[in-house]
Amino acid sequence: MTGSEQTPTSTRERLIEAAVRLFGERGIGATSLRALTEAAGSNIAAVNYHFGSKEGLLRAVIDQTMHAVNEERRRRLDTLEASGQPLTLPDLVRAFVEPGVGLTEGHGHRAPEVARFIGRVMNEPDPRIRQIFAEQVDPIEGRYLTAFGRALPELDEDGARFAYAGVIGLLSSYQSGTLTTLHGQPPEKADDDTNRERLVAFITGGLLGLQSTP
Amino acid sequence: MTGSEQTPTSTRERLIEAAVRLFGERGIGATSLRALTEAAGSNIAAVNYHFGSKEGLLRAVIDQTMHAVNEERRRRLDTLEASGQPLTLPDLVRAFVEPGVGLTEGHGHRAPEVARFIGRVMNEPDPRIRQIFAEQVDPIEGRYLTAFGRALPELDEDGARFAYAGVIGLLSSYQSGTLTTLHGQPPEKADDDTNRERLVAFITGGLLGLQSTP
DNA sequence: GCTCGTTTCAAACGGTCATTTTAATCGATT
DNA sequence: AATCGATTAAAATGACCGTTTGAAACGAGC
Repeated sequence: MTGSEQTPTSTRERLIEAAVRLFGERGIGATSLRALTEAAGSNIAAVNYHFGSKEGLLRAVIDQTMHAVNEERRRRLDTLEASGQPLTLPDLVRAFVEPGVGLTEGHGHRAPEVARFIGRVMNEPDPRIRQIFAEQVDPIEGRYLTAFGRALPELDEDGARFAYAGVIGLLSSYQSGTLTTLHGQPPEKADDDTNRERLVAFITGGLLGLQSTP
Repeated sequence: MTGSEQTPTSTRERLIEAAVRLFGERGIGATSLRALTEAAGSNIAAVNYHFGSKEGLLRAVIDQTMHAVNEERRRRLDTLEASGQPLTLPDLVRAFVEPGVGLTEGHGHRAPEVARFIGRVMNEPDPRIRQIFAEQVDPIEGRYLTAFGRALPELDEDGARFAYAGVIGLLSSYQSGTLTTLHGQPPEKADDDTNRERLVAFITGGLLGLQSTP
């Protein structure tokens, strides 16, 4: 309905954009609404007007960013399962990892910011934030958990959970930039494609290694 | 000099103990000095008196906890290199991972708390905290980075950095409890030994996978 | 031109933060 | 017993937090 205007960007949109960027850069707790609304060229009260609270804003941002990822993950898993062939591990890893890393849908040049934001949310300590994230991801997560368990038949249920958590931990480290910017400067070298292949290779290898010595 | 008294615990020690526990539980930024000093049965001003500031306290806690880890990592790497035999990947992974996970030195029954604290610090967003941690870890980190590079000869320098960062990311996720408490309740099953073996297997497999498809 | 719902804004509120100040307490030394 | 440095404690300071308030600005419909 809203039409595809040329970056007129309503206040609401600008708030979400700024939240993605600043939450990803500084962390959620360390980003004040004052800094956020100033970056959005808006007023503090706008957050409460449009989202009710800081948590409401965070929820909206997570909803908006994770929706595309969830949809793409669901689509890919559907495709893999519909093919009839037995699920290969690299394909499954790609189906889960690439939507998070790429985020080709929706966000264009801001895709790296969005990826970093999600990475930050994924390994957030605060249990309330973890809860919000979990609610958004829950349904598709269950499907992948069982898919990983099926692709790694030698693992018991607990092992499969460990495997899945390992995938998430590695993915979140990668997306939050910790992996590619070892605590000095940024890496400069290695383009995104190379790093994505490295990530997939690392995760796939890890899962295989986990299965062979349970 | 201070002798080995029976848990009389000076204020300074109690502050550090409480910091390890609360920083690990809630995250550093989310832990107020008021809550911390109350948990330590002390006064807010004691932090400033003994450590100068909250950052001074954090620095002292990181120093104290990481010192044993660094020493153990250095010792293990020395032993491996002195053996003359070519460095095997699982041994190298164990030499790096187990001191962080186990923390057998010094801290007794509080070892899990310390491990979680370190895990939290390792994937902390705040660049200032990352800097403090980096200073403490830098020297031994360099040795392991080159050791990993040597144990994975097919990787170029950039690939080795990615590998090392992957090890750190996975280890930090594991130690902070994210890996073993998938966002529902704690896992209940699987004792620590099992999980440690899983972690080593996952990391080793990931490194091998990374090497075979660079 | 006026009204009315929507949206923005400046200002203020109550609360908590880290830090500082000032005074009290303790323990050893003389 | 008095003294003095080391330590603890209570209270104040100034800054910043998320949230709320009440009024101004805006735009569409009559």
